Amino acid sequence: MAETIEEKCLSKGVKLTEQRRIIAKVISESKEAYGESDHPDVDELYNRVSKIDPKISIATVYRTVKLFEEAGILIKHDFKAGKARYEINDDHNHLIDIKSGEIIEFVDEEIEKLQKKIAEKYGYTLVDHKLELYGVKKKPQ
Amino acid sequence: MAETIEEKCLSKGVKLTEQRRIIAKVISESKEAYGESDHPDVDELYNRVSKIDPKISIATVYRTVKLFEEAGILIKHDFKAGKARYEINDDHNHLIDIKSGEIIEFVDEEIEKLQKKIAEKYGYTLVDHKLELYGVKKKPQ
DNA sequence: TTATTTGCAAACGGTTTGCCGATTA
DNA sequence: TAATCGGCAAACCGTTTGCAAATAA
Repeated sequence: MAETIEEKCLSKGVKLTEQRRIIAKVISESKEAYGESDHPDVDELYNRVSKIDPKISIATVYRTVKLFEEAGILIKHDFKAGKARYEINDDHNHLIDIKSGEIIEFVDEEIEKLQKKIAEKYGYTLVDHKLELYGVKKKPQ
Repeated sequence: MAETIEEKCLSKGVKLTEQRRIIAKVISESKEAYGESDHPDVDELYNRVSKIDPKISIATVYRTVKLFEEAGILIKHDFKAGKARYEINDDHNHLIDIKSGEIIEFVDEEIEKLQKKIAEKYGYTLVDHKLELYGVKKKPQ
């Protein structure tokens, strides 16, 4: 990872508090600690944060996560509406197993280029994109 | 349009009622009646439905729209979380103007193929996909 | 010090649901 | 007729917010 969330906060002028540091830490560590396809929702984030400091309220988690999003540090996903998930903004796509819910991250140069081309075609400059593929695992043959 | 929503209901075994017919009609007509980028949310659907039959409740709109979605007739979008939007399931993508909120629909063979290929690469069969491009209009030069 | 942040609990808003009378196939 | 559906109002649940105390710069 290029820069920690804390460093990004500094460069974006986001004030750091003890709570925000803890929340940032939990988000940064979420993948390593919980496996490859770990995309915790706010409630789960709150659970993990609570183990470090049980006095942090869920309102603070919501506020912090929204703050980080507005600073461009995190991106918000609504894979299935009703529960938002946040992760570090590093611009990959998702392949979601509709049976198990497993989430695979991928990047693809070619698709990236194609998207830019399509936006151009309609007279737009691409500023963001969201690509989610939904699939079922093929039987090994 | 190949098949009306009513026809799709018949072929999928979805029972038709007066209310469902009205809701289907409103959805089918949403584009022609309200301009190219008309993606009404449930509340707006309810408003339009009410003009035809004011006794239909919003609960029925929610139930119907979910029913149609489960039958594969409609797809649900959460362009911005908090308010779902439904439209006829005809497998296009969206280019969203982040300034004006305008929504442009497009299909692209190449990107379609590429998506399938990526799913395959990870051992999956693609069953669905969601692609949203966010852009700003380029100045005419 | 002074603006900002946090915790709490209450409010909010979109969506779902239990009940029961009405309607469909 | 038997099964399903619709209207109403209450419940639900993720998220936001007002307030007063606590904290960062």
